[in-house]
Parts: sequence; C-alpha cells; structure tokens
Amino acid sequence: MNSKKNISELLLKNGIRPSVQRIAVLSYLHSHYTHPTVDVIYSDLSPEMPTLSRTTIYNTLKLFSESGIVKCITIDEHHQHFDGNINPHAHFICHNCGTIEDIFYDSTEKFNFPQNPNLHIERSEIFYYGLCKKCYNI
Amino acid sequence: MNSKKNISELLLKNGIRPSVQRIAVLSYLHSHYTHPTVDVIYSDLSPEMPTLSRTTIYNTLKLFSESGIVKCITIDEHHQHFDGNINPHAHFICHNCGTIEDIFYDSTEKFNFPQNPNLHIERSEIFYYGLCKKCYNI
DNA sequence: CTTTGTGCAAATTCTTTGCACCAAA
DNA sequence: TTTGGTGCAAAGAATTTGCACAAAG
Repeated sequence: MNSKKNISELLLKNGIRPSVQRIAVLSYLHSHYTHPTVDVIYSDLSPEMPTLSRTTIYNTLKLFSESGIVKCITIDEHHQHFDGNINPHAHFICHNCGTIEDIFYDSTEKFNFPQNPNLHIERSEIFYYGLCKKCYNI
Repeated sequence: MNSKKNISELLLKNGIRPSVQRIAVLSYLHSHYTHPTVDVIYSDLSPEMPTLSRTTIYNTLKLFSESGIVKCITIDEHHQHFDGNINPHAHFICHNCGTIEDIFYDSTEKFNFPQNPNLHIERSEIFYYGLCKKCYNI
C-alpha cells in the first residue's frame, strides 16, 4: 500500500522533505494514473486542503520531476501533464475525449539510427494518437 | 525546385488560396527544415514583409496543419514548432543546444499492443532526447 | 458586391516570480 | 535562529479573439 508513511519515506530517500503538501501531491499521483494537470490536482486536493495554492503544486512538481520521482509529459501546448508512473512506457491520447492511456511495450527499442550517428540518446517520449475504444464505438 | 509557382500550386491543390503571406510561410518551411516556432518565422520573414503580423502566421499555420501540409510538433510546453516535412519521422532534441534533428527510420512499426486492445491508433509522435554530436564533444 | 484574408490591439490562459509569513531542524 | 516551504498577488509569455480595413473573385 502507498500509505502516507511510505510516501514520506520515498520522499526522504530522494532527499525531499516530506511536507503535508508534498505528500498529498505524490499520493495523488500514485493513486491517479490519469496524467493530471496542475489544475486537476489543485481542484481535487483543495477541498481537503483549502489553503493549498497552485504555486505550491507547481513548486512541488518541479522538485519531483527534477529528482525523477514523477515525470512531466508535454502532450499539447497548453498543459503539462504529470505522471506518477516512472516505468518506461508510451502514451496513447484519444483525440476525441482527451483521455491518456499508458502503453507498456517490450522495451527492446534500440537507440541506434544508422542515418543519425553520434547522437547520444538518453530517453524517449512516444505518443500515439487515435480513438480509444469508447469513442470509436460511438 | 520549390518555386513560388510550385508552392502556389501545392496550396491550390489543398484548397487553400495562395496569398503572398501563405506562400512566404510555406516556402520558408520548405527551405528551413529547422522546426521553427511562429516567432522565428516571423523574425525571419518580417524584414522582407514589414507589414506581416504574427496573427497571420498563426492563422496560416493553423490552416496548413489542418489540411495536413505542415505538421505542428509540441516539444516543450512553451512553444509550438512547425515542420514542413510531412514524411513520417521521429525527432531528436538536444537538451543542451535545443536543436531538433529529424530521424528517419524503418517505419515498420506496428500499431498493435496486446495489453491495450481496441485502440484505434492513427499516428504517432516520437521524441528522443539527449546530446547532439556537437554538444557531446564539448 | 460579396466573400475571404490580414493585422492591430486587447484578452486569455498557463506558468513563473517576488516577497512576506510560517514551520521545521 | 537559520534554513527551507508555502501561498498570495503580480508579472510574463505564447496564443487566441474581436474587429476594422484590404484584397480577391
């Protein structure tokens, strides 16, 4: 289980002081693999924490993504989405309903392109676009 | 060669009226495979066309990407980049100098993921991040 | 003459910054 | 008591919108 205690320990292990706000944000991401934006996180958490500010969420997510415990994914130009799942995976985006689905695949991909030698590739970001099951069947 | 005349005909073929501004923007993208932003295009074109406005470039690129003759790529949350090359290819982004390089690969990729059935994938967007040759050798 | 395109200025929206207050070590 | 965290209000920056004028068919 991802108890507050476990989250707290995870933060400490990454050199981050576990404040109430930070625990709340990371717990949220670990229980909502929906790739939320700052605003979604804010809207969902603020009823329970009325003094929470967007600034804190921005600060927190910046800190988290710098230490690698969450991933920031840029899908469209207007919003950053955050992902508490840091295993390598691709994302599927439904262009009708906007849902973002995780796609796990044999990560035997090789970062080697004969036509582009001498690139030092460190990571990849793969997006698939189309219609999800639900939207396709409408 | 991509003369103004050819550009003009390409636009007509796609049901777009070839105005001076539209021809200029598409010519620019066809001769600069550098994935420019609106602002870069604006800065480069405005000396020759002092009355050109950013709004027109936004309008034009929106029109172009809707009809598929250019591609809009969202790499970071702050800028949209535009690509006059509409052949399928991936992009490499150097996190030091920001250069965007095209990567052509055997496009035998299959849009089929056993763990995610019933997705109707139409296109993909693949980004690789790392250091380019120049920045790696510094 | 009617429709479409252009471009200025203002508005919008997501994100960042400055700064004062608060909390923890 | 010193360092780090929070959160408000204001600033910033990319993009969009409203609207009037210009151009094209």
